Amino acid sequence: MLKTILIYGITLGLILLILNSIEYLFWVRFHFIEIYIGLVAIIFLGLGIWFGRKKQLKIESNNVTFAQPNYGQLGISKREYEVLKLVGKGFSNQEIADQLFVSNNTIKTHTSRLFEKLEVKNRTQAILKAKQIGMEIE
Amino acid sequence: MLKTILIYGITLGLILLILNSIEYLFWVRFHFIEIYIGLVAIIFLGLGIWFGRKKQLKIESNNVTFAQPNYGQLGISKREYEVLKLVGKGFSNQEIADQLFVSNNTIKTHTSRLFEKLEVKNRTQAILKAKQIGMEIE
DNA sequence: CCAAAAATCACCCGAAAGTATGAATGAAGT
DNA sequence: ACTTCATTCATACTTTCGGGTGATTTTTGG
Repeated sequence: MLKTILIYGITLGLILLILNSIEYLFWVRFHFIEIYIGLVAIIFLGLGIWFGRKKQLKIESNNVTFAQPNYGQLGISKREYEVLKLVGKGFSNQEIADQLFVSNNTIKTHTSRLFEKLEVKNRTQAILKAKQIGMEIE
Repeated sequence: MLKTILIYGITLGLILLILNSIEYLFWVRFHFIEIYIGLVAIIFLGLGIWFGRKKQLKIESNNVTFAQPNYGQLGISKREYEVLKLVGKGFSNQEIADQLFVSNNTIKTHTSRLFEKLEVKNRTQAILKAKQIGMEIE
């Protein structure tokens, strides 16, 4: 980390050095301008790091919080509930299909409807949501 | 680190390019310093945000002491444990990659190693196994 | 400093998951 | 009889997941 900061500082110095030598600032008479620009760069760099970290923390603390719907009003059928319990045990769609003696496509239909009713996007979220709202899936 | 320096170099080139292209606008000469400082500020602010967010988790994970009982015995690293916790929250690989500021492929590598060490086949089983052995993944 | 471990990323490939749409069947209820 | 709904299945399609391999970079520990 220290090495990274050093490289950062060296890079900053190189920028000023190159700018100076290439004479993009040839008409700048006063030397304090460069120092001023360097300070601006450092300050905004620090601001960026601070801002980036703060934003990162927001993302981290943004846990998956589902709304609290009524378990009975979700309209999950018996068959869908069976499938959900097997999904919650870590079985694949094909394994569930074999256990329930139906086709793979049927299980996919059930899981799709489950995801709709549970308002989730995939099976892992479905498990979490089901447990969260108090369903006994295992 | 080499890539970081390269990015700095590219950024520097872009600065010069932009400055060069706008220098021929005569009106710029009167406010050149202000614009130049503004560009430096914006670019370094962006660099800081990018840098801060990328290094955020590394810094934290170096200071955090993990007290979980079973995760060390299985040879699960800190980063893998981080990924596991996010997997346990139902995030997809891409979502995890975005939050940890790494690529999708990196997350896939982590999850693959996790599945090996947990002796499971997929992410759903990984969550169940992790909870079963007493890991605090959420 | 050097070796080992950890972390990162890429590419390919096949399997699995998920979406969208449509449809046939049968049970249940009014 | 008619409607509704659950269950079943299909086809086609896109996305995601996971395995395998190899590589570089970074960190860590002696």
